[in-house]
Amino acid sequence: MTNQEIAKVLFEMAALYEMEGVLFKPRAYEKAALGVEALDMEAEEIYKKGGVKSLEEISGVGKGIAYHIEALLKKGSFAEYERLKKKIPVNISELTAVEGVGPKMIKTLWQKLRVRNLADLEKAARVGKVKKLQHFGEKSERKILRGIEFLKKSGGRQVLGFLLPDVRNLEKIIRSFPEVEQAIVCGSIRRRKETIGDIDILATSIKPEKVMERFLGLPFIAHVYGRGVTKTNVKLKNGLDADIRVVPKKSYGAAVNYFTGSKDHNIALRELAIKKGWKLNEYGLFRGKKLIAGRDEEEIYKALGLRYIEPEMRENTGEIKAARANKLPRLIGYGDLKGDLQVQTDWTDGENSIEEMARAAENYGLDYIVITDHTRSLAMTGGSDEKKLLKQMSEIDRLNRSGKFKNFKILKGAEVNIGKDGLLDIDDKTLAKLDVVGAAVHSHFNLSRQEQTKRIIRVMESPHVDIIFHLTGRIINRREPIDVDIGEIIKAAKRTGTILEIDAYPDRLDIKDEYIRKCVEAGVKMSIDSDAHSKEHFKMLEHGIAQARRGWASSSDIINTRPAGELARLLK
DNA sequence: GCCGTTTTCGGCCCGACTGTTTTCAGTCG
Repeated sequence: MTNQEIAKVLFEMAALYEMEGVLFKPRAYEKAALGVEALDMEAEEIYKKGGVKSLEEISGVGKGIAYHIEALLKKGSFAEYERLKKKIPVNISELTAVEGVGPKMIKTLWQKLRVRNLADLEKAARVGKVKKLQHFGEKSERKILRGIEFLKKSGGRQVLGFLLPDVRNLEKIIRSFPEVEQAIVCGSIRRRKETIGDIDILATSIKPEKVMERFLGLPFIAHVYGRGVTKTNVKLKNGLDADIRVVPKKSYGAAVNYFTGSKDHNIALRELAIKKGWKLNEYGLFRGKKLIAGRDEEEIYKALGLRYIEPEMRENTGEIKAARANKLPRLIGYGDLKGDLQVQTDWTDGENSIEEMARAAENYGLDYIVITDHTRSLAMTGGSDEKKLLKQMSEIDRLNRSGKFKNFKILKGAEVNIGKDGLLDIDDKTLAKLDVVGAAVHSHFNLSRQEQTKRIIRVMESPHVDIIFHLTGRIINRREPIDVDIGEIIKAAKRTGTILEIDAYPDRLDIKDEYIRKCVEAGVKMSIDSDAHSKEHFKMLEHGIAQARRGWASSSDIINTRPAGELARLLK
């Protein structure tokens, strides 16, 4: 059982206890689920090495849940889970995915209408059964239908950042097959799209049938759609489809190129080949029957008269023209960040102390972080008021002076909440004392475009606000972005010298690639921040860098590629 | 069910918002 699967059961337990009206356990299970999700290592591995005791080291996991995880690993279930599941046998994760639908609603829907899954819910809402239930009404029913519509639009695609550890593991396993020479995951995963619909795996081997045999023998395959000597198509137990394709070594580059896509990019490349009287397919670039290029991608691009194009840019949105004119940007590299400008701690809704976060960031390879806990109007997080912020500032001073950090600096900041009208909930005098002020929207998501734009521009005009954090507030597959006039926002950012953040958390990735490209063109600077709420989260920065690369950003566009000492010059 | 430089027992963030309600439950963060 993978960490994802364990976390899913624990989340379900939380919901089931919530339905039962049990106090406190729901939070405990949720915390444990988050702890498992954030692990660097598979829980199975931890258990194999150190037994139940070692599972208790996982954040949020104590004796009780450790034993449940053991049972999950050994038998795939545990008694209490079975007992609760029997009472309310519904697809919880599917139903809670609908915005506005929670455990209590699910229970009522099951008891009164026998709703088991999304399809049942949609049917009941469509025929007006939901609005007749007590405590439900016209508006709730419409909201449910809207939520379902939105879910469908996301098309069952899953957030890449959350799946990447599993995908890399699969890639590693295939590389370890003795008959496999090279193996790589291509498709939208290699292009680092926000969400993915399937996994495309490419391998080279002189014994493709042996590779297929081993692949089909893997334990996480749920269903085989079709199998052949060089191509096999399966459904994995995590719900994703996976394709594996085996080609000879001399075609590796061409095949990688073909399977990486995007489709539009490939078509444009093939058209270039045709113009030269050649042919491009997954086996290579051909003049007549003669293979001109194919072993690696670089030689194919070169033969076509192009500079090498990074996978993140292959969407046929101008990259081929730029490659021909030698005008491709030099993209920010995956190791280019020196700092992280949005980090939460246990002063509000983070899991770890300032010192723990700093140490984790240092170990990750950063030179500095900015502590940006929430402010008071986000009461649910225990948001800071002026007094608490001042106290936190002196704690940061103390840590910096303590000698515990040699070449690492902790900076003072806040994630200040933006009110409905664009006012902030911390006074200017206090904001002026912070090194970095970020501001973010956490409420009033449904204002008109005009109101939202005005509200945010007002914030950018503050001489204290350096960065707008996760501008649109969207959560992939769960919440729509707020409606803003991005052109106006970028103009205002340029005029006021405000930084726009690229939030790296996998289901935020906010702002999106399209906006990043507009910022690059307008000369508006950005930052890439983890939005870390635990010391495990700095690794999420990778996803923000991928996002920036898809937006054609260079190191010079991203302020936290600069050392801490230069920040002051780049901020207001 | 977890956790502990205020506790090994007794706490366990809490406010805004929405939609249903005549005073509140559910959801979200």
